[in-house]
Amino acid sequence: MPQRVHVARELAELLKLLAHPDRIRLIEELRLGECDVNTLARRLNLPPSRLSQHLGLLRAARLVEERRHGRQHMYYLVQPQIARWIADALAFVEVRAPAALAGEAREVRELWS
Amino acid sequence: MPQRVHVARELAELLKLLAHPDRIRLIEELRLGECDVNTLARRLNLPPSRLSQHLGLLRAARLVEERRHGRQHMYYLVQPQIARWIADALAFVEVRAPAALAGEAREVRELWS
DNA sequence: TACATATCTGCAAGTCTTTGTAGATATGCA
DNA sequence: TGCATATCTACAAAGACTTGCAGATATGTA
Repeated sequence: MPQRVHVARELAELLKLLAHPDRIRLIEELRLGECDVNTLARRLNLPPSRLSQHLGLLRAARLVEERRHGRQHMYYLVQPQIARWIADALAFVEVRAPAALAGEAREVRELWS
Repeated sequence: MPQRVHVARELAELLKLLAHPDRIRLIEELRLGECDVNTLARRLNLPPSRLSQHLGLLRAARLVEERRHGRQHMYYLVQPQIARWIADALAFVEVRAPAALAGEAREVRELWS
């Protein structure tokens, strides 16, 4: 029972880290391989400093790691399967969502699979 | 691309809702079937009013539903598979965690599977 | 009806998160 | 070295989340 409390706390921390729209898109963007910060910022349409802050959080939690390539920092998922696991949650979103969103979710699920 | 933003927002909301240690234990407690608020409070060792607040959030998001039985409110998971999906995230916790926690995680994974 | 039990809601205080801005650091090249 | 590019960090304001507490509601029973 106490270990359930402890493990639930760890799980909650992981989920909290993932529970941000930018970070979800970021992880799905990295699902196919590494990418540098500026390119990510352009693709996700976010200011680079903001992206850097998100990356800092994910890095601190060891969800992503960094590799230097010249002056670029290439980021990649330590556990690429996490992208799939997140996309799997679309099943639960689709159920609750109005039909319009459910359609979008299906499209995105294909993009993210 | 815009639907990705929209869907990522929905996903983030779902994850945020799940990203609380009490709510995670609550959902895992419900994985085998319905239960009333007081019993849940006793099992999770939480004040009933706090549990009720958590249940209110999950109810608003339609993750749980309620059935009246006398003066008790029986709660159950609308999509019981979500409990399994959360437990699957233990794989990602185990990797990052020190060995001690990894052991706990494995035990809990058995309890929650 | 009056009471006890079971659960819910509203509110306020404390805490944590997000985000823009400004400036710091690090790298490669002229 | 000096400059441009790429990224990071610090900080403060705004906002969101958590939690205890007090009181509200609803149900069954005497």
